[in-house]
Amino acid sequence: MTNNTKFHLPDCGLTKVQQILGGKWKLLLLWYLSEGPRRFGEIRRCFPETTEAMLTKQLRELEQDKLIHREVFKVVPPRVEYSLTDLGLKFFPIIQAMNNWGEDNLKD
Amino acid sequence: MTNNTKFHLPDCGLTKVQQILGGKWKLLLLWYLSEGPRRFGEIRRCFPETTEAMLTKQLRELEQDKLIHREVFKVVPPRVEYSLTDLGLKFFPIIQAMNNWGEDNLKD
DNA sequence: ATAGGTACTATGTATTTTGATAGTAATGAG
DNA sequence: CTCATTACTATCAAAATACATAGTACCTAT
Repeated sequence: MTNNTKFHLPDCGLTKVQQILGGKWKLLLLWYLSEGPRRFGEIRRCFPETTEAMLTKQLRELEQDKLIHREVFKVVPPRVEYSLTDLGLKFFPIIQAMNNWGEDNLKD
Repeated sequence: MTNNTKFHLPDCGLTKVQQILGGKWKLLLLWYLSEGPRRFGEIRRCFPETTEAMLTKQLRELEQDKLIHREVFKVVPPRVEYSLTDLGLKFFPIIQAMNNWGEDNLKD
């Protein structure tokens, strides 16, 4: 039997990915932002199924984890833009692959 | 602006993938089973951080979603083997990619 | 007759995650 | 002075998820 302990270790890559991207809206947000920078209001209008509070929370967590960048323009009314970082961009192919797998195989 | 409504649709591939693989142990279980068929007891011993009840639940859900196969041998004491289906195998590269991305980029 | 191994199953509880609702700050327009 | 706009922030309730614990069924070996 091969060494199985490498699986399920609490600090393995897969577990970390789950922790960072586990939120209900995070993959969707990353996917959306892959189209380019977006203002908070645009994001909100694109995700009417959830609340501002939830979006703010998830966006801030993604920012903390360095997957997205948050830029504040000092104007009134305020303007805040979110965009993918290089790290976020690197994850994008995986999101695409997940979506494709889902589209191809979960028709029911 | 491009058409954004394709994102976040409740039946898009990405959302379905999240629903099916969202459980805390599912990705880890799939990854573990990619090494080959495993008996319930082996799985349990490999995941001591959680309970039998939780593992049973997640394995059954994966079975329902056709990602794994459950084979019961009519012997005493009972022997039940779990293994990846073709569909599960097709998802495996994505799991690998996630783990690699995590290992490479989440060193902290 | 009893104990042991394997794979569950049932039930209640705790924890985490998400949602609903209302309120804040800054400033310029009228 | 009041209103509108934008991007939050705070609080509490609801729902989903996970955990702890105990019990079951089956046959076999002693």
